[in-house]
Order: sequence, then structure tokens, then C-alpha cells
Amino acid sequence: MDIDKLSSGTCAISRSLAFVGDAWSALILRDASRGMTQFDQFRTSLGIAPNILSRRLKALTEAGVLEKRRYSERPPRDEYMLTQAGRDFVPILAAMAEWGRRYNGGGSPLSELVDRETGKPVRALVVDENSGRPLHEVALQLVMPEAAPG
Amino acid sequence: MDIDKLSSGTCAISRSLAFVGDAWSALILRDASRGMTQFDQFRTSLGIAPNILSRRLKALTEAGVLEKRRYSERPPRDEYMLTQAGRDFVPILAAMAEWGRRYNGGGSPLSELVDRETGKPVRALVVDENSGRPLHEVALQLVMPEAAPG
DNA sequence: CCGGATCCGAAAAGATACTG
DNA sequence: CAGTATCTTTTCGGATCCGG
Repeated sequence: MDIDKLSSGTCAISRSLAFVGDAWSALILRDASRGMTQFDQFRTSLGIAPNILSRRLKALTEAGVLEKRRYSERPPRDEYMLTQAGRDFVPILAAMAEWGRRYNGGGSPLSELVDRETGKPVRALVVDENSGRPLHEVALQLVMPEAAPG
Repeated sequence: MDIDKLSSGTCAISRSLAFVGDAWSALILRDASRGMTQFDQFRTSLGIAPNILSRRLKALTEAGVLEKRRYSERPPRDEYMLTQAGRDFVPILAAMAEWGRRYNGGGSPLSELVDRETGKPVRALVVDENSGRPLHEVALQLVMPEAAPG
């Protein structure tokens, strides 16, 4: 679809989908959050063709969720690191993992999220920051600017 | 990419991406959460080609996040409703909206989420269900089954 | 008018080979 | 390693048509 239109639209959700409406991009962020930085790490982990990995890395870098950094001059070597925006997206991946486990968890054993410091399993839950209420208990209404009826 | 492989892989995140790694699917869920049920409502709201919409609705129905229900026999009319799985995905969309607002919020005024009952704005935050800590403050580690090094 | 199905050109994905 | 070039295959998206 038209990604440029998505990222400039009036819906805040669309603006995120501009990045992760593509599965590869989200999986790259996942691997980056696991500490991967190099082209070949991503390529091997994802089984992705190099040309499309290249394209995604460039797009994610231009979008500001990854940062390219040269860590060796001779030979020239670059690494990709999560920016603050990228790190802040990781909890959303965690929430997606929670959902995936609950509603599509059949078959083989699934990956788990743990707190790296305590070693305890983490269960992602989306709440309202103000009230603390879990959002799945709240009747949400998305209000578009300029009054668009639903 | 290969969606079937995604939805059967060992990573819980991948299993969610099988559904929303596609931007259209997520936007359909967004509109469904706004109360839309009919083919033409989605089509008009999204500006999507009918064949694509048809394909996505079928996929989302087979995936179990939408349910097709016939509400009129003559003429035959169907509506699409969120299932429990679909409703539980909405908080993730809310978290994505929050992120989109923070990191890609420039330009025109953006859509907002409000509590339909109180009318108050909702700020989505992903926390650990057990400790209550915001996940962006937690050092997360994704543990794959069968020990895969990062 | 609603809910699609069909057809076709354009675009993107994927595999593979190759280069600095 | 970290990509680029090239090629084939798949998917997308727009226009149009069809049955109820």
C-alpha cells in the first residue's frame, strides 16, 4: 500500500503501521532488541534475501528507529543500533508476543520474554497510564480530527 | 513473505505478525473497533480496492479475529464483527497509536483515543502484569526455545 | 446499492550470482 | 562481511463486471 500516505495521515495508528505494517521490519526490530547489529546476523536469523534486508534496513534507518554506525574503518564495517524510538517500540512487540501466545500459541513451544535482571518471565499488558486500568476492559473510542463518524 | 511459516514459527511475536504484518489488516481491525461492520464501510474508510479488501476480510476471518455473520437473508447481507481475539488486539493498536504520536506525530492533528464512558483521553502504556513496571524500563530478553544465541 | 469476482498492468518479493 | 545486480515469480491495486 502507499506507505508515504500512511505515515502522514491523521490517524496515530497509521503512523506506526508505516513502520511495522511490514512483517520484516518488525522482525528486524525484534532481532535488534535481542542484541543483533550486523547485516549477516539479521540475514541468517530471518532467512531473508540480502536485497530486501538491505532495503528494510535503509528504510528503518531513515525512519529513525535504527541508527547506522561505522565501527571499523578498514575494512569498513557498519552496525545497526536501535534508537530511542526503536527501543520504545519493543514493548509493543512484547504485547504482540503476549497476544500471539494466547490466540495463536498452538504447536511447538514458543519464545518467552524474561526480565534480563531478575530472570523472571514478563507478561506484557497494555494499561491506561492515568487510571492503570487494563485497556481490554475499557471501551475505547478512536476520535478522528474533524469529526469522522464511525 | 511466507505468512504460513510465520504463523507456525516458534516466536510468539511472529505469530502476531502473521496477522498484522500487513498494514491493511491492522487498519481493518482499527475500523472494526470503531464499529464498522460492512464491506463498503471498510472500503470507503480505507480507500482499498475491493479485491484486496475481500482477501483481507477472508484471511482475518479464517485467522479468527473477525467473524462473518449474515444479518439479512433477502437480500443476503453479511457483517464482520470482532471476535474476542480481535477485541483483545485493540489495546495493541492503542499502544501503536501512542508510539506513532510520540515519534511520528508531526504535521496535522492526530486521532486520539478516549474512554467512551468517561470521555477522558486514554494513554496506552505497556507494563509487566506482575510487577506493574512499564516495559520500556525493563531490560527485556527474548528467549527462544532450544537455546538460540542472540 | 451491497458484496463481492475477474482481468490486467505495475510493483514488490525472493533466489542467486557477483563485487568492494 | 555488507551489500549490489539481475532475473523470475508473486502479490498488489485499479478498473470493471456480475448476482442478489
